Amino acid sequence: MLPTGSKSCFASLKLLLTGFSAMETVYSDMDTSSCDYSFTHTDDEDSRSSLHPASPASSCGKPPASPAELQQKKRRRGRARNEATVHVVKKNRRLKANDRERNRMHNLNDALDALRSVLPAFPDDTKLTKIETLRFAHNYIWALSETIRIADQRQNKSRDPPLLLSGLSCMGDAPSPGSDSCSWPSGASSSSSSPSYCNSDPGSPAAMDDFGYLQTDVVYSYRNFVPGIY
DNA sequence: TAGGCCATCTGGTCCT
DNA sequence: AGGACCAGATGGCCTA
Repeated sequence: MLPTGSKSCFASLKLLLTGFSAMETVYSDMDTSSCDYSFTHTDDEDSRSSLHPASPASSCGKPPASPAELQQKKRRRGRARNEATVHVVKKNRRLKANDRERNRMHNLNDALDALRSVLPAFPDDTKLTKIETLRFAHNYIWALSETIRIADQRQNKSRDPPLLLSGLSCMGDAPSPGSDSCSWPSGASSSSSSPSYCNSDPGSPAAMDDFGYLQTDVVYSYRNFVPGIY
């Protein structure tokens, strides 16, 4: 008995986990085609100087420079031009990298939005922050898998025990905002794994008998999957 | 006004 | 060499 949308939730996660590379490829292709690198640097000064060299012969009646001096001046001009070119190339690379980084973060945000869209929406339309979205998704998936596990257990038993969702034990004692760890039942006896972002692994969540949450709570109490909210 | 969240830039590191 | 990824820095915006 899976809440509707779980399929798309998995799909979204798959997108989150695997879709990046494909998307990035597309975006990176777009990058290079849409980038506006407005570098206006030309070697004007250099070319000007080469067009109008301060020819000693034409000025002030100074003695004409020796070939060695001319060679040295030429080398100096070449070095300056080289440094300018290197600077421009570096700046160009940096801007391209910035653009890629921006796109990368946009892709990440798009994926987070996609993830938000398949998570149960909050009645008050509060947009989850990034960290909340990830934690919510993590707990939500974990609770859904618990639901499946419990449903399987239930099928295996001849008698129908009350349908419980042990995973929702996180509901009552959600950590405070900013807390990196979630409170999980200790001394639990089930075999499922807990959300891995929890710093302290709670071991396994409690068996369904230990907690009194109905399975429908998975659907209707989803807000409690977000540690730190409410 | 302080604190949280976010976008962006940036330099470093790793990988292909 | 170039791209992806990452983490730190910075500044803007919003809210209690």
